[in-house]
Amino acid sequence: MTTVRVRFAPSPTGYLHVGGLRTALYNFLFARHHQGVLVLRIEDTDRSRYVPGAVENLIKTLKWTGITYDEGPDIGGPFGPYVQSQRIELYREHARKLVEMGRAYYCFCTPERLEKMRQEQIARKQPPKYDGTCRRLSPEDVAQKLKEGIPHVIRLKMPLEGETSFEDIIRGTVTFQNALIDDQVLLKSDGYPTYHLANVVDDHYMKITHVIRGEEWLPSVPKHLQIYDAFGWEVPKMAHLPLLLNPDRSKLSKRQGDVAVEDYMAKGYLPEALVNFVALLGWNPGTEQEIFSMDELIAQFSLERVNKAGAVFDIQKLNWMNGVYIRKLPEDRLVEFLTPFLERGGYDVSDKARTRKIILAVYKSIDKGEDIVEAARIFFQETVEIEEPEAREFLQKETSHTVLKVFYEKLNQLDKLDVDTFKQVMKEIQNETGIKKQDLWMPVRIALTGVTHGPELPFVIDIFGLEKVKSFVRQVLEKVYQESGV
RNA sequence: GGCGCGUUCGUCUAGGGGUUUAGGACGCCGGCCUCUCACGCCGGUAACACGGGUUCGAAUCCCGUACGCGCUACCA
Repeated sequence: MTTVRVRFAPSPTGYLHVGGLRTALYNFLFARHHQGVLVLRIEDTDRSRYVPGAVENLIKTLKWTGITYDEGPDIGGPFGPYVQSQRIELYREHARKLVEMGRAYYCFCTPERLEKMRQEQIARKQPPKYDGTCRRLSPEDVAQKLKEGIPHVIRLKMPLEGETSFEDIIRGTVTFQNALIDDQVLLKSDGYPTYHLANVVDDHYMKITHVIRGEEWLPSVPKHLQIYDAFGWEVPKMAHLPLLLNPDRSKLSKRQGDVAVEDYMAKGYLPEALVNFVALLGWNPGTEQEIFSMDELIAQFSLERVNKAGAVFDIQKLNWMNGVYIRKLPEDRLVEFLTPFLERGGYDVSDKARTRKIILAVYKSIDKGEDIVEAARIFFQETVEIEEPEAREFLQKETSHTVLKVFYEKLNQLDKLDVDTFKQVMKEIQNETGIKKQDLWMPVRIALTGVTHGPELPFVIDIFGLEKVKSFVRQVLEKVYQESGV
């Protein structure tokens, strides 16, 4: 049995699209599942789209996701180079061979003429398609024009009749009428190949056994098949993945949310969670398991279980899943992961022990890293502003005033305030005043945080420390109850 | 417009002729836990696009319609 060889072949647009992430992931899972090889190939044949640093960024992002490859531009391999712009001569040579074999032809039509032709066809409600002018050129004419140095491209000579069928692993038999397929440009006038030529040539020389890519490529397969046939190359198995969709079911795009993996990284999604979530967009093992490690995905993945229909990228489920992963993090990694978000939120994190306590106090309430800025806000306030209506209302209760008054008196008799002491104090207040439960605890919570919700009070007390607690309670007594000199 | 692909709860999906009162997850709603929120736990809500066939029987097979998406570039 031959080794499975698959490839992830993105064009370097500057960032990794989540749809690309899923394509990369499925290729990766398939390769690892079969002890095969994953190749990273950069498809940069469109010079007008060149983005500096895009490849480096792509590699960095891929690394972050945990998707590793065996051959690629940065690590080399036996079938390199792995950047298409470095393989130009190979494509030119093959384009010329196709012409010699009569499977392709030179075309001297100008972009202007083609555009005009297309507009007219659309106006006449005809399918836009190259009209074959240059296909009918005599060899003498071609030789003449070539000699004159007229700019030209090389076009694929599609059969005018018959049909092309192929087996897609995910969709079964797919059939196209040859006559409806355009004479695709294979080699552009700048000498660079189009995707259709480059991908076939590279897949062949890189010994790719399975082409796993997005559904948008399905209609161009017959063109590729022509090239394989012309050279007598073995055709790899094909699997066309369903698209990732916006909530309105259009193709996933910017404008309706984040599409770059880097965006999710920046917002504090964990790579394990993003990978887990994306893996389930279009695939599932048929069990009721939802949380998968990469190893579990590798063990269970199969192309046969990939769905045919597009999947909406549901940020709510991603949020939930990311929260699950955050809550599973070991303490040290949790602190390591969340501290930068606190820092970015403008908080002082220089006291490591305190930062750790804050993180442990709030981590259960967040879904993603950036959420901690809001969740931890109460720990970085210098004064209490009680703006929440429920909180103001609660402080109006007679019992609230009593609790805070007694609490403050007791605080003044202490020289330290730890969790146990705090609990002891609360117990005493309950015994002395008969106030308990919410009426007992909530005034303290509001006095310290300004709101009616938040982490467990003992955590808050411990992180604040005696002086801050005293100060905040005094502020409330003064401001809310107009007590002076308390 | 043409071609292709698709269509099970709002979303991700299980199911592939009788096992289904169509299962799970997210979300939402309710309850428990609890000083509160969150976590956790328990429960509830909610779907086979439509119309014809085939069959004793169809969410499952076939055909049609509708709708959605993709492609229709010297972009990938």
